[in-house]
Amino acid sequence: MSEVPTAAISRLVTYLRILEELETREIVRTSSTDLAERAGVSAFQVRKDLAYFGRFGTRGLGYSVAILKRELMRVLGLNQTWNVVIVGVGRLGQAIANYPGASDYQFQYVGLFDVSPELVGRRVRDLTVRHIAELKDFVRENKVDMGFLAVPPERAQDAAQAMVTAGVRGILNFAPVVIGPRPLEGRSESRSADGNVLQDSGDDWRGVIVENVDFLAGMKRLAFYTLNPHLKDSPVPEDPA
Amino acid sequence: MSEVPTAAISRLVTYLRILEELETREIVRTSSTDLAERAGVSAFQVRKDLAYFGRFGTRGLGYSVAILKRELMRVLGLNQTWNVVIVGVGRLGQAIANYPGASDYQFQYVGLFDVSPELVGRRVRDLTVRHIAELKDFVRENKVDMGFLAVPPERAQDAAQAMVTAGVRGILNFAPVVIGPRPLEGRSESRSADGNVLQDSGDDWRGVIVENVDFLAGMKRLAFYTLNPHLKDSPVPEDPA
DNA sequence: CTCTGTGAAAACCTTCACAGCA
DNA sequence: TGCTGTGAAGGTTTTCACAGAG
Repeated sequence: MSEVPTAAISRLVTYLRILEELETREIVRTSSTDLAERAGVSAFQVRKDLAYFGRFGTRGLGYSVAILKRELMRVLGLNQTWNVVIVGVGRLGQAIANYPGASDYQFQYVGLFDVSPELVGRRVRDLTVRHIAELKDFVRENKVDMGFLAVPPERAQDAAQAMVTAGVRGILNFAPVVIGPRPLEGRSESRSADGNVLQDSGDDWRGVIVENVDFLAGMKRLAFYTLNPHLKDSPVPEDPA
Repeated sequence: MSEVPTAAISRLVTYLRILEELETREIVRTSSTDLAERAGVSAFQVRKDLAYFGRFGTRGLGYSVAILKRELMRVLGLNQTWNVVIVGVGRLGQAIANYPGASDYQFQYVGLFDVSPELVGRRVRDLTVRHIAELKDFVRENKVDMGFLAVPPERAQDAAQAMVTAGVRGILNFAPVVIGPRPLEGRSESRSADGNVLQDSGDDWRGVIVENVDFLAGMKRLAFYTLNPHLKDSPVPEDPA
């Protein structure tokens, strides 16, 4: 199903970050070998990853840092504005809201939501925290594109469902649980006989993208690989001559 | 090189989380189909993932929640104590230190480190923040196994190098940069101006495991897939009859 | 001669079908 | 019969070797 490997997208993000660093250092040209070394992958991989999206280099010369950066930003959708809400404004949500770097790419935090009476009404990073009940109207009125989910795990599924119902198209899930269509409790035997009624709310999820950022899972993977280092593919593969 | 797919380890972590939830609900048996549904993968995948590590079920019956949970904890190295330091105690580092769930698995935060005079000496979560200069002695004296890296990106490589030199065996890297052996410099300008030969410390990195938890990268991947939903492999694959 | 772009081969991971045991 | 465990098939990703542009 996937024409472009998922892992390739992660690598593109890394390449872009490297290009930005090169640009701040006023380095104007680079090569697949140079990018590969800095990204910790092979030069083959760099060229293949770029080839999925176009031809950005010059044979014999390499890549223009400015051009490749611009093209990767375009490919990744980072040359447009994204309106973001954060749902869950506890310690983690606040750390996310205040973490520098998001606004570099036109990610704009337009709303913060929580259920806690202690938080609703407070100001965090020049925004007033609203109650989650206001989410639906807010998303529509403010053309919200994506939501960052930073609530405790036991509330994650409901909060995610609220986001989806409100019309959010992408969710960055920080909660250590799998979120998805319907409560995952008992399967729904709903089959539309002919008409298309019984639109189980799960259908709202079609087309919604979920990306997970799970620190507890990362911690556990780290434990495993620390005990079994030979099972980890070496981080810096060999380069060709 | 990897006998066990990397993705399988991530899934084991998910299965374990599901088993814990089943246990709190006093459900004592499960099946590959049930786990698969809750984890958002296929039942084949569940059985294959488990088969990499042993035979934990009973044919015709399924899996005992308690036994499978115990076995997965053992496989993942979560039935032993891990001594952890956090390097970087800004907003993100503090959110990590205070995030619930780490101690459930015998991950013990034994030390917090920073360079900021405003932070060093302060108490965070019953620990006093120390200066990074003390890291090396501390790691040796306290048998530190892993370090969580939550410093700003421009300091990440140096801080990571300090951890490795100190003898940490695993790094959970929250900074949005690639960390690894030596400064990854050496191309554009061979400027290691400040003299000393620094006899490439890169070798210290052998056997050190790095896991990345990169929220900015997740955000960018989300942007990409929101624009290109057809390139995302569907989150809940079909189940067999 | 250099370094990119790419078809083909190899490696890897997932899916499948069914053997095997309760 | 029911569901696990697994060799083999199928599909995807990575690696490779080299054609081709500058």
